[in-house]
Amino acid sequence: MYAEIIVDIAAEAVDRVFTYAIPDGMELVPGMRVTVPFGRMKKDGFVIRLKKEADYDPQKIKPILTAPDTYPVLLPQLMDLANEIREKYHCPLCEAIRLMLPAEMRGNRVKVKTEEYVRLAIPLDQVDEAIAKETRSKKRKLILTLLSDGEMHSLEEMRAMVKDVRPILLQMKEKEMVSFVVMEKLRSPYLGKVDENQDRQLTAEQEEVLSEMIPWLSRGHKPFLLHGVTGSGKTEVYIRLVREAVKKGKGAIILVPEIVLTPQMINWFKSRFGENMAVLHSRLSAGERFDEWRRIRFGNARIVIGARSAIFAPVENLGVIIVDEEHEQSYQSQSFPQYDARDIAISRCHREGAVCVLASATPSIYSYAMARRGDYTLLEMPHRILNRPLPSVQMVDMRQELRLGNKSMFSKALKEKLDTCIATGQQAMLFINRRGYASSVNCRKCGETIRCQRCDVSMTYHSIDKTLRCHYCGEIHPLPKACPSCASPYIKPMGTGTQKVEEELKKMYPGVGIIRMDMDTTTGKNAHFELVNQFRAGKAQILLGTQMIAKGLDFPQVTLVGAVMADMSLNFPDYRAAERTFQLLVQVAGRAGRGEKPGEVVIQTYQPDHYALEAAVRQDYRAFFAQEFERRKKSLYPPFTMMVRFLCDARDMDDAIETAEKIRNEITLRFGNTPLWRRILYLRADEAPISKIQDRCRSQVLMKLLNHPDTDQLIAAMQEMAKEEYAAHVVLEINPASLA
DNA sequence: AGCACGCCGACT
DNA sequence: GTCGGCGTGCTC
Repeated sequence: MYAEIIVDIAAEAVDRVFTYAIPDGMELVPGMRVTVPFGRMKKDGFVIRLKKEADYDPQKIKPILTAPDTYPVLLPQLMDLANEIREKYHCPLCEAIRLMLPAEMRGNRVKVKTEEYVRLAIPLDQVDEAIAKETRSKKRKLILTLLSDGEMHSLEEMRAMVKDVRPILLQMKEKEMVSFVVMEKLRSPYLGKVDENQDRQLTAEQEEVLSEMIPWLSRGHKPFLLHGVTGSGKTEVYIRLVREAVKKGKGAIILVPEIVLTPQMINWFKSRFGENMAVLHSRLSAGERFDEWRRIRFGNARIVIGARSAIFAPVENLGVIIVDEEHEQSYQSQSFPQYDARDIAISRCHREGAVCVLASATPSIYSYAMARRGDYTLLEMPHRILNRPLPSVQMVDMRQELRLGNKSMFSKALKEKLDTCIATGQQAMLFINRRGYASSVNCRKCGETIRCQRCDVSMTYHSIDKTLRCHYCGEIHPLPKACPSCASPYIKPMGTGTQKVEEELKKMYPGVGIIRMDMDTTTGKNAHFELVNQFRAGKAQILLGTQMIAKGLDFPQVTLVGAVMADMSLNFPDYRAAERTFQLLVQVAGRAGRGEKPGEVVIQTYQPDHYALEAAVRQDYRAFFAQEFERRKKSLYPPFTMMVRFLCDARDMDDAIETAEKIRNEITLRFGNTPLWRRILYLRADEAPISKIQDRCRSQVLMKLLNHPDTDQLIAAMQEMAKEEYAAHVVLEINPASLA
């Protein structure tokens, strides 16, 4: 017998199966891991197929060395999915397979923790007799009594009851009274206590969307897009849907953006599904992740909640995949292969006959467009639970404030509402989408902005230690006394960041508890959770922070939310700037009024007429979608086209530019006279918007490609081009998350 | 990925 | 005349 093996080397040259002989007595099935001799190396590989005849010179065929596991690590469905990923993202198959296995599983570094168990070796009906006969040793008597239930007991457990139990047990083993069993011990995170969570009474809307989805759990359906406003009770819908799946003997995957994967969220699910649930996210230790993976693989946990890569969890007989906050950027992988977990979710559900639910209060333009076109089924929950109103939102024109002589960062309206909120003992959240103290430091004489030496960005002032920091390369140096270009002493921090707002608040409300949450205050492993818990426990009245406070958090005591600089993300050089701003503001506003008291929101802006802000104030998703959709159509942006770019970086800008131009010329040359040329709607080589990061000069070839079946040929050809040797380092990005 | 084979410049 | 540069190609 022979086996076709994919060798675990991520290179195109070996991205095909190799035939190996299966040694006598080795039991193999497709999906199993093996070690094989490869050249003069010893490598891991994966069994793709078994076959009777070899189509390769039998003289040269080598035998498989070992099969380290007793089970296939890859489910057949996931092997198919890996093949699809290889095609779609043009990566070697083993690279796709790697996505599906915990890192610990590769390179034989599998460190399985074991635990010893003991059980009776004598027949159960003779145990009473044996206990009665055991008069010489109290300890032996106790041990027999403990084991008389016929179950296995861990040595750990025995040790707690009987001192120095191990030697005694060894004696008993000699006499064949007990036997030892060594079992894998699974390290499980979050074994601490879980709060009791009661099921809530469902609203009519929740009942309605559930009744649309539940019938399809055992046969699959096109994807559902669940558009539910903030506070409409999406989480409760997830829980009920998953429970229905479990009732039908099915498994479930719930994808959540990393930042939302708080203990609170895990608690909600753990308290409903207990040991049947596994959690996968980046903060787990290697061992924990491996153990969670195995609990899933062996069917001990049929429900998985996790971040992006949990989409590859080895859940068998899948009933449903839920993608929470589906508009989040974090579902797109930034490393190769650059897969999108939403696409994988849809494909996996289609393949395995499961229901796919994409859910958000602010769906991505892409998904909503798909739903309108009928490719997804749109389900809506336009009201909050318990008939709670959406928060009332007020927009403040900060230009007007300035005209009225208010130079502070807080408008009169926001200040007054904050005063009331503090005075009445309630909680407020303030959102500023920039960390640090000031976004730049400018010279008032020559007008220069202090820039990072290694990056093409202005440096941010941090008041904590009076330093200038570059948020791209991490460079830190002290605030200079004079302007570096004209030596004038009149340099001034400009713009507003979280630290400045914090300072201002401390002056305004001395003695009031304020928590600042941004990248600088959440460096420790649990800092994020601790700050959240402190605020929930009422240890502070104001929580201020960057986007990380905008999402998924549920603080019933918050009645006021302020967006201090709502248009900050609006002027980014990215076609999604409006979409991101709208999403962020609606999500932030949604943090208000989640408890019994209604919420108020103040949005401060210098661009009150912008459609993204107008729609955010009304929390009118459809109005925003309609305008944004038209704009994208007119300007040929996704979802009407694909944005594709070669990103080139080199020490010298000349090399970077030369490379970009060479690539652009090559594209013109190769496709100029072919039918594919019509798929390229825009083609331009120039400097990247951020022309230097960490001393690497950046250029780009930016393209808009028409969505068309044969565009894939273009992309495949470009993938090849990106692998060529150039004066600069080159990567090809398809619809990149950032166009910086 | 690793490693051998192979064809052209400066040295014992 | 040999030693060694790393370009090309193979690994079941």
